[in-house]
Amino acid sequence: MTVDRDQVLRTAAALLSRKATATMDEVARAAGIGRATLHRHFAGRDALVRALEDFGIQRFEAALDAARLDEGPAPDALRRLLAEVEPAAGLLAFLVTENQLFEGDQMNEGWARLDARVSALFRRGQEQGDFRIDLTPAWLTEALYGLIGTCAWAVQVGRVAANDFQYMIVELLLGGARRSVEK
Amino acid sequence: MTVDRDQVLRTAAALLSRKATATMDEVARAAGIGRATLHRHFAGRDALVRALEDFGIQRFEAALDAARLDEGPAPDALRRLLAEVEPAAGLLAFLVTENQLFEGDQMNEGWARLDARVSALFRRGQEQGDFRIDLTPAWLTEALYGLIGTCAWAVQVGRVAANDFQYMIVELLLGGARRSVEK
DNA sequence: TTCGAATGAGACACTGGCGTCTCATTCGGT
DNA sequence: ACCGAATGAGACGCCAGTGTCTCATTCGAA
Repeated sequence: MTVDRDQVLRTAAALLSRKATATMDEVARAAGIGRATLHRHFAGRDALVRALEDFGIQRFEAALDAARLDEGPAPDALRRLLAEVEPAAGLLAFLVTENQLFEGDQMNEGWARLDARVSALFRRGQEQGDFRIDLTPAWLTEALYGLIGTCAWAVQVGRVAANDFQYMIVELLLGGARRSVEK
Repeated sequence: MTVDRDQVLRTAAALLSRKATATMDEVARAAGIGRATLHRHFAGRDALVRALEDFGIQRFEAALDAARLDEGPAPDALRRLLAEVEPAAGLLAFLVTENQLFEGDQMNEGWARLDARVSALFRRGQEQGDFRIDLTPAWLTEALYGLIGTCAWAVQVGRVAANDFQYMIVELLLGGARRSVEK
């Protein structure tokens, strides 16, 4: 009977990340609860968005910790990161689209901290000779977010198999589409 | 004095693709015109969105034609496509986010046609041995859209240099982030 | 079974944004 | 300089969506 808060947040993230104009009623129905119940758990739309941000940042941070980005070769760390991030892909997609709303250099503090950690991974990869230096860490970071969001949506609409989530992103991000002459 | 319709549409696309909840007044101000004038050119919000879709599809189709996707090696065709698409990146980003609103398998007809052309390019590249076959054409197509949208936004906020737009996308999409052992 | 807590459905007033209108002003061709 | 067309600013009613409330129903632990 009691509402599963986490499940509601995940459903809301999945819906709001593709349809930002979704009604509170639509969010509630998508989560399988009534609008009144949704309001009992989240004071209003703003509160829901804030809870979504907090939850997403918390889950993303946990994924970053679990992936141990500082250990081993950067490409391997990136693979671990994607494995850890997959369950929170919907939340991450919401965070990315939500962060685009901030004006100018203003930015969610928590997000900025996590962003720096991902960027540092790509920088480390460059310094250790594993990643190309002509693609900036900032771009690789943004590209990672973009690909995660894109793939999460592609899986939702059945355009990509759910089991291929990690593989498609990692392989494209690391190796690109071009076929190697050898191997 | 007369309003530049194309410029208004481009500005609106750039704004609405990151902030779907933007007010008609915000759209008008962003375009440097009054709300009344905006309503004189586009009957309402729905009409504006429809005009945006038509304009975006038209520009994207023109880019596809100009890129001659059927000629030469697929990787080169992809480079030409990105060069042609760059001026319409904002419109394309709007189209992609807008198309995510359609429920189920329903889809904008015009968009579906263009989508098929891009997908065919990746398939041709696979058949001719230029692209990897373990990344599906559908995923490569979605990834291309995602990277274009991501990069367009990254340029807007100053995270990527405007001049690097084509290079960053093409290089990441074709070659990936990993540094080749040789070369 | 019993009882308190949680939920769903609906009603209600309120508000932000939309669509339409008017009017004064400005632009640009002649 | 002139005049028609286009624009900007503002006012107005309207409505979908919000936030709050009530009440009947259902869940789940004791």
